[in-house]
Amino acid sequence: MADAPFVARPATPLAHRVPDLGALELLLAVARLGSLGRAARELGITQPAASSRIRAMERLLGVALVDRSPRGSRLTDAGSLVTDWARRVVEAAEAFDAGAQALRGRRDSRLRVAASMTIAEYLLPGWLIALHRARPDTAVSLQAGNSAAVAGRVLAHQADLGFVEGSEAPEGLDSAVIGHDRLLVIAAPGHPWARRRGPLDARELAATPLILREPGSGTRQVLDAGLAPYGGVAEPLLELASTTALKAAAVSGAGPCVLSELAVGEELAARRLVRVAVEGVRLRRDLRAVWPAGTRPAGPARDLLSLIHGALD
Amino acid sequence: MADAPFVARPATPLAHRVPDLGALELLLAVARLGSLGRAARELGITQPAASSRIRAMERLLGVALVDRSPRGSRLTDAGSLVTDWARRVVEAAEAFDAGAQALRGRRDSRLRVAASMTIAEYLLPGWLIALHRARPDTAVSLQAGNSAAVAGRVLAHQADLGFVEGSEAPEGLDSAVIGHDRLLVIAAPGHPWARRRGPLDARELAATPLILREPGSGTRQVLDAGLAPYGGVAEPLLELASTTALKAAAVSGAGPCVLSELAVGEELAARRLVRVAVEGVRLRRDLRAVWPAGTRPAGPARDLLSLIHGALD
DNA sequence: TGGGGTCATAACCTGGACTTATGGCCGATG
DNA sequence: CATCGGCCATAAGTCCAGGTTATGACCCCA
Repeated sequence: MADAPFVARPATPLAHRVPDLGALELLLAVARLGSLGRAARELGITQPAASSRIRAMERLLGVALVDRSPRGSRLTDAGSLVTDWARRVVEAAEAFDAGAQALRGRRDSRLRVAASMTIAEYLLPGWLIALHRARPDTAVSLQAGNSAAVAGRVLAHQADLGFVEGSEAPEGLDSAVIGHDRLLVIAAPGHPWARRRGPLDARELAATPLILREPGSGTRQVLDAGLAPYGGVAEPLLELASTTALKAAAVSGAGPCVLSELAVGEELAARRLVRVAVEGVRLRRDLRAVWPAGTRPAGPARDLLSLIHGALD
Repeated sequence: MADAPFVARPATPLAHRVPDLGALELLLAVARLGSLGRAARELGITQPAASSRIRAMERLLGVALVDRSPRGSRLTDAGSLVTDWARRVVEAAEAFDAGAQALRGRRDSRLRVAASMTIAEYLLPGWLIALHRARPDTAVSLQAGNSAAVAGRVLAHQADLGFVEGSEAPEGLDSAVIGHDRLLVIAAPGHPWARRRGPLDARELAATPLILREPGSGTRQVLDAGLAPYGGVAEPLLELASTTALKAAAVSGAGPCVLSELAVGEELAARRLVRVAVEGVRLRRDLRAVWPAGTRPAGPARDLLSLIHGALD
């Protein structure tokens, strides 16, 4: 007890308590197809392999997942709950895969994309999954960097399409707004601001010490600009280097923070963090697709844009 | 080509293209601790094992992830992008684990929870992760069912705490509102409703064929009640059995649908689906914690409630 | 010039996941 | 009613990924 670690960590790592991706994928296939054998065939393995894998998963979880019968297998109640959780893991893995595939950056890729970190991190994987479904043979490569780097790559024709955050298109590039990124004021559910009736006043926000990214970061710049009329942001409560650290600090109740809605969608849905409404300040920037001025995205670039934008007018 | 499957599936399953959970966990540990050896120690493996695993992952992804130096390892640019994607996979796996642990339902569990399907599926895993961090030795068991089943279990003292959706507490139970579940009108980004300027009128919503759950489902009941003043819901465009099927149909552009905000948080954040504002109709139900009337949650039940509610007044 | 930290390489071991081959069960069909 | 064709389970054998120990190279610092 004297030398217990500061944060208690489970003795066995996560990987030993959670079935591997193959097993989860198999479970989803069984749920969808209603038979171990068909699921096995879809994944390119044999029926006994599938049977044994599902059985191993049931042993690991200590719960029966599927009801076997001589004419197929259906999920048990517990099984369908587990399957829904499994689906979220698999979807995250698909996003990982889509991003990683692009990151591999083979020279012969037919579509080279350059994107800002935030877009590359949160948005691009989903787009690439959709693109892959629509055009399975389109290979994409990805280069991530700040806005200037993205603009440079597109101008130098090292990328066919770029994605940046910003209110205006960089010099020499045409652009289309494909969405918006709002900065949200975020607090832990226990924080007084989480219980407010009305929206927060911009003046009050400016006067309150917040948990923020370091100066020079994109979100910090937008916040500084937005609050300039009210005297600028107060001395920060904490300055942290990563979005993740920011969220962790906010969840643990260190104080309110400000960050992109893209980064906290999940936490808001799970109610680990709550949004605080603010009025009188504009904390919004456009998300833009950019390409060399005078040209018009064609081929795979156009495919990707139309997927993102619904239809590019 | 003649016998190509209807939907093109990748030749190799996802599990062969994505590192397994152990490797992702290891990568996160390296990112956090700044050294392969320390990360290895934290996961209870040896340093050569960690070295080889990271190397294998780099080979698989075709990208250098960490910069090795004689005094530690830092992530490369690509590495930090990959790490962020990995973090989302690991978080989904943690939620899976939290849910699965509870589902195992050991008899000696100190806290027995009964929850509606929607809450069990989307909210409970996150709560259990938080509870586990705060009280590592609290064992939880979970039983999922509809509102009546949950109420029955709590009344019969087969569960210490229940969670249901509904505007009022079931007979014989005391309750606290712990949140709200809005039904959202959802459309694919390409749908005309996604481009509307103003909010949709309730009359218009009632008159439009939608993709819906089958009659009798919780969300369907709320929708029926909300739209009753406007003549009730129109004949559905499609009736599907699962939330997942609903989302898939909406994403593929079959039409607008209505479902719980809990179920579409991720799709909204990724902009695969967009929310359509509606006015003049109340599509909101309370999320309630329930316990036997006259008693007061104590011990682990109280811990869980205060985590959820910030503080239980 | 050791001593502590880093990481890499080599040789070996083991368990889990795959394979093929087989058998039992059920329902539909002639 | 017999048979066929789907389903699943079991058994025996192969193979490799990931683990181990042992060792060496590198760098920094006292």
